[in-house]
Amino acid sequence: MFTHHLFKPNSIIKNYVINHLLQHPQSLFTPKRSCNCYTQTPSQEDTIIAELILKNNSKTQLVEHCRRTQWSPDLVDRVLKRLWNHGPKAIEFFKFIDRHPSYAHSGSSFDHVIDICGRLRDYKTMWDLVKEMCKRRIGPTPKTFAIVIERFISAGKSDRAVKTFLAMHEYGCPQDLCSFNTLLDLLCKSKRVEMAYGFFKVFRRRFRADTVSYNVIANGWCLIKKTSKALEVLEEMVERGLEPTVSTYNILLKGFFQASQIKQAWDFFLQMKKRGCEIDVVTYTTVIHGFGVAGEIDKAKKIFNEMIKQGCLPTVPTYNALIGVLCKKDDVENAIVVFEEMVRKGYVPNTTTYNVIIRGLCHRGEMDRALDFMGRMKDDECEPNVQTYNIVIRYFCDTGEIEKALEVFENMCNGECLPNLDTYNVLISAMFVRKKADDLLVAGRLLLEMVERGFTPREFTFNRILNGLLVTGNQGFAKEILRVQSQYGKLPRKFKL
DNA sequence: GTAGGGTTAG
Repeated sequence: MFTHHLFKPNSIIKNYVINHLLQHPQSLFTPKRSCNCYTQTPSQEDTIIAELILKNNSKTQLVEHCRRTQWSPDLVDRVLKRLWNHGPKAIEFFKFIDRHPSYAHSGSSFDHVIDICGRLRDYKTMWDLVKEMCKRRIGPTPKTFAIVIERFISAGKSDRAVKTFLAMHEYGCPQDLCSFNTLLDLLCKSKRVEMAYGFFKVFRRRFRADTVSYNVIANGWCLIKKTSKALEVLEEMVERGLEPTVSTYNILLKGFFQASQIKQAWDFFLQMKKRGCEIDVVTYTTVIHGFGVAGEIDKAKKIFNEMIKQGCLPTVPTYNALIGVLCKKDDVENAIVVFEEMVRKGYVPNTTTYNVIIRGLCHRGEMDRALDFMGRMKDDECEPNVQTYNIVIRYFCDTGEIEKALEVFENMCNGECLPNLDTYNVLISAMFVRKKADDLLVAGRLLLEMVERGFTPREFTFNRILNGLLVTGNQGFAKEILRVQSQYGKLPRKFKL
């Protein structure tokens, strides 16, 4: 059956937690209204600057404004965040401020821009910035390397990621257990588990692999649904004298659910309880979500009630799990009941909570109510994010209400949220369904806009739009797109406007 | 940003 020595009753920890909860029920779990007073007060200077940067026509105004601005690392970081989905402009802004006579960039701003360069696959600029950090003696830090490595991995260049890790010390940043674990985690999260495990086996002695290292690898195997491999790794961990933690158990538990091994998941959960392992709010949330996804709503609800009875208060993610599965496998109306209940209890729904509800409503075709919830988000100081907009835009497109999708897109651009690659892909595809010449013009404009913002449209998208424009007699515009495409082909990652 | 629990369509 289950690996027996994985289960060592951890009664000391368990008793400590229970006692703590009984003595200070408020301290750990009482949801608090978030206080925005200190994050918001230094005016919305970042918004103003980001707007000036995005409006091409007011260059002199921008320069003038920047000269008068009292720059701080925090302000620069916030502006960079606002320009997240407008990579080229963000880099330009960073370089512009770098010439400021009395302001010097912080390591954190460097990290942001390095991340953006990595996303744009402009590796030359990325490494130049890393070297510049060396020169200025503000880095690079382990965090900088985590960023670089993650960008290589997500671009499918795992080998370069590993090489980067091995070269860290040449930049004055020695590898340690933390950075080792980070690399393993990044490889695992991108499903390169075999590679991570191979690397782990070679270096585990040198870096003195710890519980975290083993958990990371086990989680990797779970992500690709190989729970038996995960169990093997954990056996090995125990043999080496490392104690499993509550995270270890939670990783396996989630792994069983993800691999649709519902029976094993349930048995494992029972064993955890029986053997006195620590059961925390993450454990309960995992079980609620797991059963819900498997369509066992009643069981999910039962566990939710059980955790409360056990004195383990749900957190916002717990509610998100329950609300999410109610939307998907039960009824949005029931999900909304739970939503209202959580609000009544004083929890503050976060963006995910709203997105889950909004998706549920869209799925049922209740677009008006979905938009109501979006309005409610704003009232709740919980601004809709790209995903929120993408959900609504996608559903408007799917139901053929292209005008409304475009209207939402406009609102998004006028607000403080920039579209991402998904937004453009969804909208551009929608421009082909009505077979209208005007729609193709919009598609063309969207294409140019996304290129300008540093996103990479697929060859297919280019060709589709070109064909469309030629068929509808827009030779002129087609030529313009063709010009962009050819420049784009020659200068893949650094297309300049 | 050293591990585990909420959003991705069919």
